Amino acid sequence: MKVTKAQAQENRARIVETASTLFRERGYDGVGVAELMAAAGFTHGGFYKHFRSKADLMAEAAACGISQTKARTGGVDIPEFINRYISREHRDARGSGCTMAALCGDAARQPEAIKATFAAGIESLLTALEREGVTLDTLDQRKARAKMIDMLAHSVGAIVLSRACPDDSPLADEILEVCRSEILAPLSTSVDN
Amino acid sequence: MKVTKAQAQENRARIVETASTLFRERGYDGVGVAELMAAAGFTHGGFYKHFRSKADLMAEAAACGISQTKARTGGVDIPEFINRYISREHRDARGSGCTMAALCGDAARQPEAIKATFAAGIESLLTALEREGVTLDTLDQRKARAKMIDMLAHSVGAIVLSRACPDDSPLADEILEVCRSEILAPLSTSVDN
DNA sequence: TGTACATCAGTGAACGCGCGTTCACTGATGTAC
DNA sequence: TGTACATCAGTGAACGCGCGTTCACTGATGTAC
Repeated sequence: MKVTKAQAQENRARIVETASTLFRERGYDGVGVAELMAAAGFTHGGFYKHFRSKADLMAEAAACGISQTKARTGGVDIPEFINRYISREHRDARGSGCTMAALCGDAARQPEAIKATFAAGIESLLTALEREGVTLDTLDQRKARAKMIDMLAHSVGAIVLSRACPDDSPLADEILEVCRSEILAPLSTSVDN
Repeated sequence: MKVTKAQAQENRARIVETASTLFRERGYDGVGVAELMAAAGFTHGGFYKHFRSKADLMAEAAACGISQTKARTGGVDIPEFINRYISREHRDARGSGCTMAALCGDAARQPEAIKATFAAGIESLLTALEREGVTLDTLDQRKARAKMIDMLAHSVGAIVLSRACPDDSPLADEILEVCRSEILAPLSTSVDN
């Protein structure tokens, strides 16, 4: 059952996207190659016609996921970004949410190639955020970058810590609410600084 | 080869501590029961004389790890806490570092019992931090709690994001430096607020 | 205090299972003539 | 344009391996008399 070259490319892309979602939901170790291929609509044997190993796919899926987050960030101002990012909706939607928040713990234990993909993804997301950051507060480029790195770490921390709490725990919500308002507070009064 | 009751208790504690370290280093899925028992100086068969399952141990190891972090926080003021927490030393010493930073990504996918342990650990760490937070800034109890939740999420985010970057990556260091100084800056000028 | 017996922490072989990966095979697609 | 052949995406059985867990066994400890 050979398939059109274009079809094969499409199938490959579907595998990467499916993997990106499943990895975010259950972690790199939580999804097997067979399950992943089945979710994409294939049998497991064909996997190695597209990827040299599961680790290779992990790197591609990470790049795919982070670029999704970046795409969704385009043209969104900082307060809006925070409101969307630090929300219960985002916390509860791991599969469609931010790859960094979902997988940075896993990434830390993966080969350097995957960590490099993460670093590149963070850099590219920062570029998008800096653009907004500069206009926000009449900051120069360097300060804007620092603020955006800080804000990203802060936001990731809020989601990650909230997710480690039981689903219905008051603390899980409290973490989100507190962090959201602490980050937003200085922004709305930024004219004073 | 039965063993004294006291000895058995001691052995059990050693298994929990060993597990706590190994899980932080390699994640819950990254360490098997057999390897873990070997690291503690035993064969794997005896594991189930102490724990009902690996998941049970995971919960105990998390509690043990977080209480270690809490113990180390006692009597440390906030700037000192930040300086120690958001450091390359901490980032590179996963096994002896903060359990929340090392495992909250994993915890998010674990059964509620383990998440409950995390939530309880976070609460108890917050209690310790609030005590410092109140004195820091003439804050009332409620504001101190909010500040400490925010600071903890912020700090965890910094470590977690930094660890997702390649070991020698400039970005990994930049994240730590930026977050450290952004968190410390308002503290040193807090008399003005 | 001394003896006989029950307990149970620790051992190491064995269990079924799912994992990542390999492989011979299929058959439609792509290519050479 | 039509025909013959090579390619290779996708299939599904099979591989070795390490996992969490179970189990019969050991022998020092703890207990009952």
